[in-house]
Amino acid sequence: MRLPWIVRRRASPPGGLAAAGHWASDSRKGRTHVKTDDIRQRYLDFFAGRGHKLVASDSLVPTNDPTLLFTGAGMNQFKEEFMGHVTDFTRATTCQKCVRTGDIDNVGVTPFHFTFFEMLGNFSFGDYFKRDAIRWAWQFITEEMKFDASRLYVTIYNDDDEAFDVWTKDVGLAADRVYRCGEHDNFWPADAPSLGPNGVCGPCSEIYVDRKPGPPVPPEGPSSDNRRFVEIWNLVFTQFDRRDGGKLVPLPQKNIDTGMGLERMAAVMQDVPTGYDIDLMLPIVQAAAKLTGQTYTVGEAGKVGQRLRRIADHTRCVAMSIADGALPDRYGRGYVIRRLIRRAALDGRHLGVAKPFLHKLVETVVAQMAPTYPDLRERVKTITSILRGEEQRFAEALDNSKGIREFEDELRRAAGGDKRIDGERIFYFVDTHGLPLEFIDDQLASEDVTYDREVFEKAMEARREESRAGSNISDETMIFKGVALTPETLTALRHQSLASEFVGYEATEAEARILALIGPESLLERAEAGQAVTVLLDRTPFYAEGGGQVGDAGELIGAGGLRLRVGNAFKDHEFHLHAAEVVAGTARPGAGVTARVDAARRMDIARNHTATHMLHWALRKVLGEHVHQAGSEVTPAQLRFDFTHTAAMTADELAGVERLVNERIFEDAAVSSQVTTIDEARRAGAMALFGEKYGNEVRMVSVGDFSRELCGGTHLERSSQVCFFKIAGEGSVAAGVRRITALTGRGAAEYVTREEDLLDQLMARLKANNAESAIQRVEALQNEVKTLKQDLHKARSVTARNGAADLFANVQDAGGVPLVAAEIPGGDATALREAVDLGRKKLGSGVLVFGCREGDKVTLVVGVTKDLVEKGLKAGSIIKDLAAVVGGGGGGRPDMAQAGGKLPEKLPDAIAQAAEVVARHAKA
RNA sequence: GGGGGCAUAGCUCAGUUGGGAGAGCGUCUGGAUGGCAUCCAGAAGGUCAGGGGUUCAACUCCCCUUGCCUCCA
Repeated sequence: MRLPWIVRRRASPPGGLAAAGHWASDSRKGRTHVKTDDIRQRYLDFFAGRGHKLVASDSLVPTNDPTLLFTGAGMNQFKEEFMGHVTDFTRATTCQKCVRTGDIDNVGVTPFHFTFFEMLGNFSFGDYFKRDAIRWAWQFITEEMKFDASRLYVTIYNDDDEAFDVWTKDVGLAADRVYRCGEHDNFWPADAPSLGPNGVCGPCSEIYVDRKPGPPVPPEGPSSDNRRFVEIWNLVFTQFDRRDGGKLVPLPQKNIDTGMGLERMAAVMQDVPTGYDIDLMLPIVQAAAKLTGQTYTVGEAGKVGQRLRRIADHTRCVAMSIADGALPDRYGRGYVIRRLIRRAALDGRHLGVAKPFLHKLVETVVAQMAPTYPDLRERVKTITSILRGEEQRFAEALDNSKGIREFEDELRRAAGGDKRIDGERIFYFVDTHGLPLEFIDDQLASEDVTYDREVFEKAMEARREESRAGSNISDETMIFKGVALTPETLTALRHQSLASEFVGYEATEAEARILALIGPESLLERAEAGQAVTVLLDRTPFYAEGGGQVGDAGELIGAGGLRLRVGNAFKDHEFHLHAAEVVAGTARPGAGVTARVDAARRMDIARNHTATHMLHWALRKVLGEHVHQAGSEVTPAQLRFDFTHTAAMTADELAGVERLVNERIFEDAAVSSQVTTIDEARRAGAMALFGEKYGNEVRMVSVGDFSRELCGGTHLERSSQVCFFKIAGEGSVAAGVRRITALTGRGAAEYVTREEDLLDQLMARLKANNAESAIQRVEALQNEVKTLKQDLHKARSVTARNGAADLFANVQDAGGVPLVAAEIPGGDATALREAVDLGRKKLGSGVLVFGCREGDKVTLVVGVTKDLVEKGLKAGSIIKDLAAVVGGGGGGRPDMAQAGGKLPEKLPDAIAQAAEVVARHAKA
């Protein structure tokens, strides 16, 4: 989905900030000192004063939308409202943290590209429309901000006369300041009428600031010169539903979605050349300059300025993202974070800093951002240590990895030769070893070596194509989660304004009524035995999958023998649904049922969930306060807990955690839940998942007086009900994240029994009475095996040498070549080789053929002295013929070959034939 | 989610059409030597990540698992 406030994709001019001269020296006078923080506050106040609900910024990590890597627009958190689902407000205003990496190459180069930025927005869901949206935007800029109206221009969509009228009549803007633009620039999503996609869309109107007033405005309008004009506000009027063929059908509910870029507005208000020179950003850029030994002057146009701005932007983005729970990783959003860190680190290298330094910027970033996002302060340590670790790893990759060594070899080769490296080879370094292309280019340039860029790009594109194709494969495991609601069924359900009440905290059984039966395509009037169906109830004790806890299973029993088996409960949009199968009878909407959760299963889940909270507490106690939850899965069978920690846990730490949890279980602490406000929960010291989005009311689950977490899951009543806690595994899931899997109750008991059984079997085989003596037995056995091996080896060498020594007296003549051929009883491959070595010395010149039997196998070794090898006699050829006799094959080097066979009784024959075979090969 | 790669001595790593498991550093022993990675000689140290397969023979080839690195979506 294209989002509003699309940053223009126009190529930036070389040198980027050509306008810097305007600000560089003289014209700072008349600059208004409005702080960025004030702009933010006054914006929110302005719209709150006009009936907008003030909503906090959503997390950068989208909680409810797995299709999005990061939150990239203020609208994202209002998808439900946007789709027409009624909530308790129809107007909202936010300052949204956003991350966008689509135009990452422009960051630092152009004045206003950021990977992280803040977007101020006001929204209307079926409430006010164009007139108020436009008037308020204008009022805010000209009256609230007191910005010079003569420097403002606006654009509208071609035939949006309604907007034109508002601008000219209501606002009173001169008609020649309103420019009509095409669907590419002034429609959302861009080009939607002609190219699609189908769905909600609408025209938009943008407000531009003329940063260098004077010359006439180009006839195409302000959007044609993005150096002179800055787009500061985009007003999107979603009023159509696009259908096939580009037909635009008016929507019954029209929405307003606006976005004002905070950094842009601040730059305009503070009259500075770039978004990096505003009061909020400049300290970060300057800190970056200081750490890299550079100086930064406002608007700095050169390469150094670009790098410093990029370092500042990327570091800020990374810090904010980590604070919201995204961690550097090899996949998904973690990969985006990693890439940002590496790009910034590379910039640092170019400025002469090879050591990790980005983490030293964190404090400055936090100092700037914490007044608005106070949670940051608690995370400074975590962010710093994660960032430092990641920088460290990158530095190692560039300084001493296998990839870099291979690359340097290749570079040396090319530098001393044809000055070229294969494009595929370059791709290999990037793809497999992660060497940054920019880094490679630099290295090559310094040695004057080139490569075929087209070949490289082709390989890269092919890989991209593969990835895209691979990632769209549908997930079969979704089936049992129930039928996802189609737009049609969703609309139908909403039309009836159906809702269900969750009563599962208090009970596992409830009398309920079937509100709707949902099939794959539409709502159903009935469902027969054997049919899978998704059920909506008016009230339900079934916990819906969420917060890492799996959904409940159970059954629905109705009159007339009606029985449905519920496999899972889940949420889709605002609906609490049950994935079920009719076992007997016929289900119909309106039918009364007894909804019964599988209580034993629910209990197992509760054990694991309560234990998860206790584990979290214990980990922080043992490892430190930097431990934060990074993911969790609670099923009846086990619990899985991911948390931030940089090193593998030691056996002692694991044992300590396990002991702490069990001690609390034995204490029989009370578990309670309490509905409260988020502020009160915080005051009580509750652990909240960072970035998790909560409404005003939150549920706080306490275990004794030690663990408090915001949690919607189902829990035990007393800690002792966990019965027993056992860690079953510890490992890593990503850099800086560890995962513990653990068991409780019967699972833990079964685990221990199983382990004990294994130990018993081990002890039985070792004839040991207890584990300690088993260990001693193993050690003794290992020593014994080692000694025996050595003795055997010695004995065999002696046998071989003695046996062979006798035989060296018996040198045959094989077509003029001296030959010793014999079986060495009790020998093995190593002994035979040693005999060959000995024979070579004794004979000086000749061929040696030795064989031995080991069980039902035969081993043959043939040695040829150097002088005969030079005459063309090959041990490998000789042994092939001999191996055939004993039913095997073999080969080896010209001077030494080895073969095996499966016919021990034929060994004497092979030895007997040796003379003939050698003679034949000697002739040839 | 789709690819590429790595795993060999305590550490860093080599091992090239499948056929004797190696080097440097470290450790230990013996000897020489006083000036800050001293020299010489010798030794110990390995389930070549784990499991399965192909083969007379697998560190080497194939498959699976685990851990780590990496590119892309």
